[in-house]
Amino acid sequence: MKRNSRLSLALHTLGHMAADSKHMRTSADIADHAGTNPVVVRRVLGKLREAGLLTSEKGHAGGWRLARAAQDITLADVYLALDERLVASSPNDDVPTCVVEHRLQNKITAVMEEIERSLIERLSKTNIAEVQDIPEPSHG
Amino acid sequence: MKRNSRLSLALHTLGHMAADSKHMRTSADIADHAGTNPVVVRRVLGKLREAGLLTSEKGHAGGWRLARAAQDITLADVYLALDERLVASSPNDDVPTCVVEHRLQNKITAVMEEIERSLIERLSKTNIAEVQDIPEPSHG
DNA sequence: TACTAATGCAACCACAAAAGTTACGAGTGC
DNA sequence: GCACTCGTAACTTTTGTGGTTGCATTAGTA
Repeated sequence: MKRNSRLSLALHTLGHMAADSKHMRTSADIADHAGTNPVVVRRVLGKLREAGLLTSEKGHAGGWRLARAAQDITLADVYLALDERLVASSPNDDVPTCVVEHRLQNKITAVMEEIERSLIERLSKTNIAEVQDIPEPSHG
Repeated sequence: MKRNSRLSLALHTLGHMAADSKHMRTSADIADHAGTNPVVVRRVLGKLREAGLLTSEKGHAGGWRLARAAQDITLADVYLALDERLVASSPNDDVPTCVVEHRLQNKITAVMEEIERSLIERLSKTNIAEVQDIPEPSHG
């Protein structure tokens, strides 16, 4: 599997849910569709639940559902929910030896944070309903 | 160390070089500054050389130098040189079982590619000279 | 109550990616 | 020839992550 399979799994699941938002899905069903394991699905979807994007219910008729309208869930919400930050600022965590290094590190951190802000801003312009653009309601 | 230590190492090194672009640096010096290993430095900087951002010279007075002006090296150049793609489109490489899945996968791929394009565009707006804004030429 | 089906979670294993390390060949200047 | 540097291959160690198993908990249903 690829590096950001979690993001991919999240988007696929949310895309499916957006297509039929009333339907309650179990982690086993989702795992089947994604070709993975129910526990892995619960791990990833658990993050989305913590972020308020999904709700889950235990018990006999339990499963997963969107916590709000698909139009109100943006890619930025998903990205932040998974808290996989694009930017890791410092190569070594110890304090830099020289002043130049110290200032350079601050500058690089500032620049990368700016980059990440603009990435998030771009992500916030696309929502889950746009990811899913299927006209037919029928599933296969 | 963090996940994207390569990007971080590249930016720190380029930042230093931009501050004093005539100075030839050895991988040992750079490794000392970065708190890592000369071979690791050569690995990462080798990618930047392949992309035409740096030049290296063997032998007694050898080392590394910027291949062109710091103003002409953007963060996009560095990002692309390291070819660590932000986006991995499909969670499983096999063909989707249902039509909905197939269309969803295509859509997600398209959206993520658009996101990456806009990220690269943003990165191309910042160059190495901007990363390094130290007025003093003295080193510590 | 008993049974079944679902999440929640912890503990592990397996695999892959990456850093770190060692070693050596090849070029370059003294 | 010697010292110094990059280039690269091979290996080890570390780390991240998916996968797996097991079990407690919750909820519906007979």
